[in-house]
Amino acid sequence: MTFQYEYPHPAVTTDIVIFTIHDERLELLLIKRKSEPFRDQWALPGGFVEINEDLERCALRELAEETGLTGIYLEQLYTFGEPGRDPRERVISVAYYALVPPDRIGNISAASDAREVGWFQLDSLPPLAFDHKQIVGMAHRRLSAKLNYSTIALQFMPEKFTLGDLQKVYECILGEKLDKRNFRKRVMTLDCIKDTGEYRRNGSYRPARLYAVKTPGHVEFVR
Amino acid sequence: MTFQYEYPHPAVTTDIVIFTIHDERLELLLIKRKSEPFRDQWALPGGFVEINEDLERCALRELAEETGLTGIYLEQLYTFGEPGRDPRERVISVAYYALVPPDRIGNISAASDAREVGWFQLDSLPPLAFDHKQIVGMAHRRLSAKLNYSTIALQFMPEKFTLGDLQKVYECILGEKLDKRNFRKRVMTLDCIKDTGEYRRNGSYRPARLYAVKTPGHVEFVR
DNA sequence: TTGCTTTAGTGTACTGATTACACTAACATT
DNA sequence: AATGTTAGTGTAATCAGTACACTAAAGCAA
Repeated sequence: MTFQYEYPHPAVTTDIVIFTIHDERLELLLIKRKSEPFRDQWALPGGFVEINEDLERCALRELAEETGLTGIYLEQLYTFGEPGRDPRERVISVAYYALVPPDRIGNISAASDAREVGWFQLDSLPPLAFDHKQIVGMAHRRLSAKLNYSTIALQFMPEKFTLGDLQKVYECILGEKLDKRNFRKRVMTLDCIKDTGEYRRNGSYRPARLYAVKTPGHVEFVR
Repeated sequence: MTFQYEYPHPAVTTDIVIFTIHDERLELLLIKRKSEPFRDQWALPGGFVEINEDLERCALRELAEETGLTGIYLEQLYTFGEPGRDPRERVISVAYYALVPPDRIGNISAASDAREVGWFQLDSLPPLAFDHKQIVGMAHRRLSAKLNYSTIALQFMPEKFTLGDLQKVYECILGEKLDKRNFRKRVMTLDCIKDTGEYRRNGSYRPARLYAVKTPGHVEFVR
């Protein structure tokens, strides 16, 4: 079966940049491509938009199919459409990004279009297919910028976490150490996490209070 | 001649939201559609992406063809792709926006695809074709947000302008009065406009210094 | 049981930025 | 010369952000 048009039509795909934090490093979810072009190379999860499928729904479907991740809150990043960015045909890609807490990264598994799935430290990525390096770069800049005027970092947090955990998340995205007292003061005035009353014992030292996000999945703007 | 594909392909368009300031009001450039669907309704300028044409180039071309505006610095806004947003076929639209100084709004003229071109006050728009009302809403929110952390408002300014002019631009986008002294202090510390040494006489009152943008077309981020 | 180690948790003084606020200057017109 | 209108200027008060150092709590070892 073929589909005919009076004028040439580009193909449209979505690509998804999934960040997480692991071992105090910012990491990225990649898949190894099963088919040409760029067969056996690492790439962002993503794929072709179906003809009656919403863009974000497409991104969620591809993410689930290729990596097993579901129920992620995606944000649109940018649309990449330079002719020639895909050697097959004209492909316009709507890129999305999301942050997932580290307690969800165990669930991933290669499926369908992907030969393999893996997390990579952002500062030591393998060569990427298509213009995906550029997409990742833009996603990282957007993420860093958003840290300063939103509560986006809370999306990285598991159900319960300590203030120390949260501070490390900020530090490894921004790439610099923060002052503990100032950090805590600022977080508390945002009023978006709550004390669970529980503590976490880590080895043989003073236990830390456990906090939880007040409205999970919600990005709020500050200032 | 027809074009065949193994899978159905959506059509891709660009839509362009052009803002200007006129009579201390934020205005928007619209065209009256010459053809179906939404024939004779007002809509954003825009049109189909050619198969070997970059997205931004497409937006610039459509803008020039439909309104005569050229040499505008566009910024990508968002990509709208909900199935059903165009009654003809699946159409995904990459929206751009830009700000033009009021001394350029005389140059516009209906052409090719457009029956008529006009500027409309943002708070009294006619009914718009497609989902263009939604696109305009997002563009306005983006513009307001950017005022606070960039020098984007300078793009509205003509070659020479007074500090009073600039303040009125801020006031009509933000929808509130600003303190004159604080406004001037802040603008001057941004160091992005220069004194031309000239003055503008307006009627019979004290003449105002004329300033010019230091690096026209450049959006800088502040803070 | 005491002391050691390590992480958790807390307050204050200083600095810079933002806000509120009112008068004088310059010009044209009468 | 007086009037009307817009242009242009400074300071004090408040708020936000930064720098900075000690005490608390737990497990473990002696």
